[in-house]
Parts: sequence; C-alpha cells; structure tokens
Amino acid sequence: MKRPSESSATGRYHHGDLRRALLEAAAAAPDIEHISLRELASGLGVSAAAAYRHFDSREALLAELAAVGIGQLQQRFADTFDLHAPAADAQEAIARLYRLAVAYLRFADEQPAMWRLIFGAYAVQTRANALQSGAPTSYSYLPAALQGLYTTGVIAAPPAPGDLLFTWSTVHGAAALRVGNVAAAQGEVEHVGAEVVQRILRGIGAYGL
Amino acid sequence: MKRPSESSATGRYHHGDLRRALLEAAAAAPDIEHISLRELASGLGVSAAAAYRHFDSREALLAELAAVGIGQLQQRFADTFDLHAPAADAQEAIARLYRLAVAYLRFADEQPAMWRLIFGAYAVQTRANALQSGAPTSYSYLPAALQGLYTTGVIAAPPAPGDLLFTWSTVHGAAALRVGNVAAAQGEVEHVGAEVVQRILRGIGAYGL
DNA sequence: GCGCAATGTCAACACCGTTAACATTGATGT
DNA sequence: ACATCAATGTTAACGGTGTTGACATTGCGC
Repeated sequence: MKRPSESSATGRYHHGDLRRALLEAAAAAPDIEHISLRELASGLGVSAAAAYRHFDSREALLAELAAVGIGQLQQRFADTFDLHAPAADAQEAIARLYRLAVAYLRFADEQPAMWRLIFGAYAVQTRANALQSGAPTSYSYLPAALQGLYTTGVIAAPPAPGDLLFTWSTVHGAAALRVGNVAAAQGEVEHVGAEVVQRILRGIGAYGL
Repeated sequence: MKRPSESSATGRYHHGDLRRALLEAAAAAPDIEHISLRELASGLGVSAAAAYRHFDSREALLAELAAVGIGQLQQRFADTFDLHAPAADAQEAIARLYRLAVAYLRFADEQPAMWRLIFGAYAVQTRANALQSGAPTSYSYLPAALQGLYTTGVIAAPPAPGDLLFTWSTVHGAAALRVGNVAAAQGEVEHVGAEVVQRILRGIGAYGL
C-alpha cells in the first residue's frame, strides 16, 4: 500500500521507510553505541538531517533501538516456554528455568553491543517504559519460571521477592561477566547455564536433586 | 619537593600536577564517560592539547581512570577482611562473604558511573592488565572468602570453579541490576546483601543455616 | 489536479578529539 | 651561576559530530 516494494534506496528523493532502515543499519553496526548519525545516514544514501524527521536526537534513536533489542530478548524468552501454559511436572519446570538462563546467556554472547545498550545508561528510561506498558515483557518470564517450580513441587513455598532478586541477579550477572570477558564466566553457554541453574535451585530451596 | 604546594592552578604556566588533576576532575564529573577533554581541560584552566602530554588519547585517560576505580574497589574489599588472615570460625567466614557482597553493592550504589566505566566496554583491557599483574587484586577476595567457608567447615568440599562463577555472578548481577535501576534490586544495601548471600550459601552447599 | 503535510536537501553552528608547530619553564650538569 | 634540554604548556588548524533552520520535493486526500 504505502511502502514501495524496494527497501534499498535508489535515486528516489523519498527513501520509503527511512525510520526502519536507520534502526536496522544501527542494529547491524558492530559497535552500536559509537556509530554516528552522519555515517548511518550517508550509508543509506541520505543526508544526516533526514534522520531528524524520524528521531528527536541520536539518543532517541538509540533508545528506540534498545526497545527493539528488548523485544528480541523477549522473543527469545518466549521461545523457551509458553508463558500461559503451566509446567507439566518438576522436570519441565526446572528445564524452563535452564532454558531461560541459556537464552539469556546466548543473547549476551551473540549481541554483546545490544546487550550493553539495553542494560547500559541509555536505556534506563526505555526499560522503565517497557515495564509500565502492562503487556507481558521479558520481565514476566523469570517470575513465571519460579512460580512453575512452586506449583510442580520443586520448591515448597511460593517464591519470595528475595528468590526472584537472587535468581535474576545470578543469571544476569553470569551474562554480564561474560560480556565483560571475565575469564570465570567463559566457556560453553550450556555448561555455564547448568552450573548456575543447579546452584540457583539449591539456593531457593530445591532439595534432593 | 617537586610538587608545588598548591594543587589548584593559579596563573602559572605549568600546572604542577596536571595528570593527577585531570584524573581527579574526570572522577568528580557526574557522567564520567561523557565528559569531553576540552571541558575537562578548560575547567582546570588549561588548554585541551595539554592533556595529550599526559595521555595518548581520551580513551587512554578513561582507561587509566578505570584503573583508579578498580583500585578503589579493591580498597573497599581490603577493608572487609584481611586477605592473609584466615577466618577464625564459620560465623566469621560467612560474615566475610556478606561484607564483601555489601561492599560490592555499596560501590555500585555510590559510584554508578565509575562502576559502568570499570565493567563497560572501555575497561576490558584495563581489567585484563590488572589481573595479570600478579599482585593481589579485587579478584582475589571472592575466592578467598569461598576458601574460608571451606576451611571453617561451612561447606564440606573445596570450592569448585562453578561455585566461584555462581557466587561472583550473583553478587555482580545484584550490583548490576541496582545500577540499572531495576526495581527488584533496589532497597537497603544490607537487606539485598543478606537476601542474596543467604541463598548463595545454600547454593554452594552450606546446609543448616 | 490542487494543496498540504510528510519527508527529504543544504548550509551553518558550536563542539569535539587530535595533531603540528611553537613557547615557557624547571631541573641538571659543568 | 648559567646554558641547555626535556618536560610541559599554548595556539591554530584539521576533519568529524550532533543539531537546527530555511528551503525543496513529493505523494496522499479532498
């Protein structure tokens, strides 16, 4: 309808979908946070000022890009288990937590720049907005996984706030150390995930594993 | 001897200790990573080019500043317990881990910009250098604390690499979530530290608490 | 098919990191 | 004491950056 069939810019005065193109080009850059608007624009055969028809500022573009990244992360979480389907049994509940941890680690591994953008100073506001939107977010999965551990009897008591804090901290921390190239956190994602999840389970009171 | 008594720059052609002054001014800035050399220099009543007599580049200055920050963090760790004095008993060994966690959290709380500088993309090389220097570093304390838990009988087996990874991840992650303004990690430092350490202990196999 | 809002261009501003050429200075050796 | 020289500062300039205002082109809705 409105979108020209070509997304690449030929000699046309109007690009067609510059907003999306800018975000995609930025996401494709190896060093997201250090790209320049001018470089980005000229790479798309467009003037730098054109970007300001779509974003208030460079920061606004990065914030929007962070939102895209949060969406990607959430999608990875969604691929690990269905938020609305309760875990069938203890084994499945534990597997969900494990898959979640591995997804977290893998995302950090594959997109470290995006990871830093999401959890760096820029996107604090972006994350806050994503949270108060009400819709299920990436923040819904970890609590759900813990709840599943309870309903399947892996843990005896409903997960306390401290359990969520602890679990989240551990998974997030392992990913952060990985992005930071800290030696202790390198190695196979599956291995790190297993080491960490095993101890998380013990930490929140899952006995007899 | 060589240093003029005044550290503030009066009309003198030579500043006296510009290198230190630049680092201090940068550390005092509210948003370390986004300061400009020119602003920094002009704030000290000095030309921007003067900074290049002391640092190869802006990045080099930030790297050096990160090294300073790592030193400060290490000092906080050193204040929690003596690396060379073994823990007297189980209670003391546990208290050491707790104080370490709280120190970690407090540092992140009080100097979030420095925290980001240290663990961000810039200082990867800096941290690597600090590690291979051989001297005791901030990376020595967590392993030592875990070892203390073993020697005092809190845990039955010597700490495995996975135990270090797990403990480090959790503490680091809690601090990172805090810096990132994630709601679950806010609240009193002592409380967050206690919640997290309690579960870490369980996670690494400390029973009967 | 006219007109207007959307979307682009161009030119300019102030600022930035960085460098080269030059200036001042404090310490050092005789 | 004094010349010398390395250390440390200055100024001027380069190319690059984010951002803005004035103007140009275009496609969609009446």
